[in-house]
Amino acid sequence: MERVDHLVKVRRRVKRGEYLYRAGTPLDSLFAVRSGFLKSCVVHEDGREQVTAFHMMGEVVGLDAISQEKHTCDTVALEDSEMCEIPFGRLEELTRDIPSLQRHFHRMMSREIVRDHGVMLLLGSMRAEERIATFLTGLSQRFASRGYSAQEFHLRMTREEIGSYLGLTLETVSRVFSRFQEEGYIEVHNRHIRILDVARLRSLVGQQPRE
Amino acid sequence: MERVDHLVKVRRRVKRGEYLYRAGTPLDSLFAVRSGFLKSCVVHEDGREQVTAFHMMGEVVGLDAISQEKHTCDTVALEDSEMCEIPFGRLEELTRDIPSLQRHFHRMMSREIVRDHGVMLLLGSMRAEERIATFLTGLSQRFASRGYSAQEFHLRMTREEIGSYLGLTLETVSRVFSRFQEEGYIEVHNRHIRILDVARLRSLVGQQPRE
DNA sequence: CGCGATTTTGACGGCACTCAAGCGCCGTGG
DNA sequence: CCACGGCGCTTGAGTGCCGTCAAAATCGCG
Repeated sequence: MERVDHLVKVRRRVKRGEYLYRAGTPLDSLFAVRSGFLKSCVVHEDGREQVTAFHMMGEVVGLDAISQEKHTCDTVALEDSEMCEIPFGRLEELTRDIPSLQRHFHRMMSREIVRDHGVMLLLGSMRAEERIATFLTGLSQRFASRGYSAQEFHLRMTREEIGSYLGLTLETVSRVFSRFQEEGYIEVHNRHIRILDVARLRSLVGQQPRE
Repeated sequence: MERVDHLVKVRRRVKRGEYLYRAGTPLDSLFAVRSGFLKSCVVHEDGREQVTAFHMMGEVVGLDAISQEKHTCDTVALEDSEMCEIPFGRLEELTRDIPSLQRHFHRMMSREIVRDHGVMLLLGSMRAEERIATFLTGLSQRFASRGYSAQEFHLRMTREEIGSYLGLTLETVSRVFSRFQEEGYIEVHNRHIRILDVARLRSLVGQQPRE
């Protein structure tokens, strides 16, 4: 454990709007989010961007870079954030000596795959309202499991970034937010969200399958 | 290497239509495709299915199961297939002793993540024609890199399965195939595909961004 | 306080979904 | 060998969800 502590002792601060790393740069380290909020997005050659994930405290970013030893997406801070740098070479060595760390690392990569499959399901088969209901309840849970309120939170990302993540336009995101508010599911004040009726929000998911 | 050979010596045959494993069953082994063709799909609680991947020779399936030590998707043979069974516990042990194997294993998981991000980009930002052009050129490359023809191949999956993978209905898949045929990009006879103009097929991707 | 960025809202249109009918291929059994 | 049935595929007509374009409103930052 002492060795693990030593491994992650280097901190790195990233201000809002700054890149933690860019696609194409070589992989030196993974990063664990210590505080703050970030997004990752893949960029297609024609310039299209797709947000693949939002990251918060406790999550590790950069796993996609292992395959080619270079990053395949941009990761940007959406608010001032603090990261633990984890030199990847050293991590691989350590996992050889510490089976529990190895386990943990493998599970982390696998969890990322499972998460991505969930997003694929969302993008491939849900309507706009379902996507957004899923997004909001998911965020709510993630905040809750970190000790923050599940009912009330602040969105760190723009409507456009939400739209990109969910495969929708920013206008559609905005409209669905308004509709949810009219229905009394949530209260929206700019980026401040209050969830009034989680149960009905959850029940939206799976209501109107698209195919 | 001898120990690795020993690790994967058990073979398992799966006939067309049979499950290699089902979501919820405990993870015992990963499987490498030795021959044949399979699909994996996640199932939402409301019954919706989403094909997350098609697998062919040389690819390893089951990586999603590591996170919870149980499978999170169904994997089904689309034609009679032969698998190498890789007991996961033994694999983890071996990777501790053989750094090159460890490397290889980590890259494999990471590659899966990168692949999934590509699918998310496809599902989140491409129109139907682009998705299908991407799908066809991707399949073509995968066949080519295995020594088969890049121009001519047999689809092992139904239009519905293609549609599920691409977030489209089977009718849309069928219509786009017909349109591509009219345009002279491809020739379609049921599941037999011949690619006539890869260049123009590729150039379709990125033409009409959706957002 | 003023400007740009972000968000909301409206009007409109099109792409892809839905529903439906018909066809073709293939395996099965007489 | 052929008739039959079922599944998969194609094609058409119509519709609706969501994208596009546009403008106004609001926020937040300097």
